[in-house]
Amino acid sequence: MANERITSLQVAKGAGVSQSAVSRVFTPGASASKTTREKVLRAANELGYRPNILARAMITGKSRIIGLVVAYLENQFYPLAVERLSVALQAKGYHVLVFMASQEIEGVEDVMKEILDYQVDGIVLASVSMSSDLATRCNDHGVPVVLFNRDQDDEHMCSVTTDNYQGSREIAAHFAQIGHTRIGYIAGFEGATTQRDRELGFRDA
DNA sequence: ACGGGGCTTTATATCGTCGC
DNA sequence: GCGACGATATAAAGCCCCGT
Repeated sequence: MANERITSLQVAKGAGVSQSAVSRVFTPGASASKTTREKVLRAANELGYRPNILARAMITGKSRIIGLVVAYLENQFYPLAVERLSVALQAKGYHVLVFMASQEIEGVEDVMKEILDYQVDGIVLASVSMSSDLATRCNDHGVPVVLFNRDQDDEHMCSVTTDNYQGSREIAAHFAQIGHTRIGYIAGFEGATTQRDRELGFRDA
């Protein structure tokens, strides 16, 4: 069969060692002699074997996957932010799985339930909100949630956002203070509360 | 049709054994 | 004593089989 999956057991048979020896060779820091290591790597290479991440996650309880939830990608800074996030996480052995969600809370709830099914190790929410009930559930599952470009007061969350209203208010106030009278404001997605807060802060100032 | 028990998948953790 | 190794238990969830 062309698409037959190669398992550690087949590699073990090919290398003439036990299946646990194969596991040790692919586990950094585990004990395996030079000759065993060479035999296993040769057999693995010939058979085209790679360790099954999903099976590993089943045992360790760690998927090494971070779920990234975004509502839109029109924001010109997002591609860069996603790239930086992915590179930084990959350097630590994690990978990013992107989920699209609508701006509505219900849409986010559905996506979040799907994400938890994937046994992710953490969740990053970009420009979307979640209910405190769902935040509590994530917390109970031991899944940390980071909010990006979003305000949230919930005690279970770790937020890296700034106050949209106050931030835009300070910028507008600064322009006014230095003598500008015709100030342009480039708005984001109209339905987003982030956008509403920013515009309100700008107009108030 | 339905429920329950057992099997299957696959990599890893743990423990016991062996040889130097 | 210690490194290297093998055997076994384990995890979640779908599937199959059997009995009711």
